[in-house]
Amino acid sequence: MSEKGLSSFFEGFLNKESVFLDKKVLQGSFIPETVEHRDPQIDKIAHILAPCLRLEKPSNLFVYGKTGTGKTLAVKYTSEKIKETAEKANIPLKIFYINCKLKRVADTEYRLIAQLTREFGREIPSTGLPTDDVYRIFFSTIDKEKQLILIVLDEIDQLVKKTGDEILYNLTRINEELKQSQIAIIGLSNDLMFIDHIDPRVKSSLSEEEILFPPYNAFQIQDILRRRVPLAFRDNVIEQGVVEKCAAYAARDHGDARRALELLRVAGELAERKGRITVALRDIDDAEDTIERDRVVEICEAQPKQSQLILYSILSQKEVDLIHTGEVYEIYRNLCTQTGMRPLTQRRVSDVLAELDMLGIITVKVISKGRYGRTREISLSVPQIIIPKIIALLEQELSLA
DNA sequence: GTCAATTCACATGAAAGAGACCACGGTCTAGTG
DNA sequence: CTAGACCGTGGTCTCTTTCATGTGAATTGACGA
Repeated sequence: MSEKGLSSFFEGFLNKESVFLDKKVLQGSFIPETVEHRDPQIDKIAHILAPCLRLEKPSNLFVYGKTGTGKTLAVKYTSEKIKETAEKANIPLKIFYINCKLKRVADTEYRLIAQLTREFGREIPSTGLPTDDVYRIFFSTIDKEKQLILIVLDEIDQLVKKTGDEILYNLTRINEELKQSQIAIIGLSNDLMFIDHIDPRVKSSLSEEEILFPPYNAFQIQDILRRRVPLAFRDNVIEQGVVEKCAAYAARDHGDARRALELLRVAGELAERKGRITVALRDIDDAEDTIERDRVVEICEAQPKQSQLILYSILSQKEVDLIHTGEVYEIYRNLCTQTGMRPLTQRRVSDVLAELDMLGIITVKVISKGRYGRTREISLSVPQIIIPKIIALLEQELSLA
């Protein structure tokens, strides 16, 4: 595009009416005025948290439900309201929301406590201090004045999976060390089985109260979308049936409202990019492809070189759709000698394969072939159409021929 | 034919090392009065 | 005398290796019918 062409493109872009009114409404972090179809849960959360307002420690709360079932939203919504009330009445109530999955922020015990302490305005170095010291600083910081602290730990299952459940034990016992302040914990988990796998002592104190968020059904998702469409899009932008289709797609896999909103947003972006002023049914299908492709590409790019090479080893065997650990390792070793990389041990490759499975790039099944041993049966779990793209990407990243 | 033992090819767990990053406290050094 | 440079020690964290143990069904081989 020539310089003139480019500037006229930008001008055209500026003058063209966007299909969006406010894209933020469709993003996960948006907290709407009202929360749909979650009244019983919000009610229960409110009842459990209400003692905060009298500076009494509320019960610890454990909230679980699949992704996109509104856990985070409901907890944030309720805690916002309670915070407003507390501020009006001048009650020293502090609420912190921490996502334990965030890499390099709160995914270890040290970082979690450090992050909490930072929320109170004390700078904590990202490394270098013993964990005990960080705890000590944390205690002295919060125990300076009388206050009630509510800590919301989102994706707490990820944290425990990574670092073990000691941290929860420590957290639930914090109150014994504190003289003035009190802490209550709200744990959110996507994993329904999570609570059954932790230490019983921790379990009893963490989940004094439990709330389950069931998946939304297609009609509920439709409602949620309809509520947000007028805020997010201009009038008459959304064609007939688009909302229904979005809802149906999202309900198909475990009623994920976040996914429905993302679909709608990406569909809007695609329509806009094609220069249309309405969002049509087929934009939803395109959006689904785009989201999946972007997700996979993003993950592949973010992988360390070794994982990329292992993934490439799997992809390069395109004629067979099932491949086993030993074969992958063979191919991988050969590729290593070709490229001059030092090969990882089979033990490590085994773990990398499990990680790639977790990321949803490949599907892995541990099977026993009787006399012929036990192995992982590996197949791809990304759509065929995007495989060439990934291969090209990996070849470029790894500078393979 | 039946049934327990064997065997394979890894899976899975635990521990520990390497290397990067960082804080802290003590010591040294150069500049200042 | 003091501020700043420098160094050693000890901490976290990620990625990885090493060593050890676990596992599930096809196969094998002994046994009895």
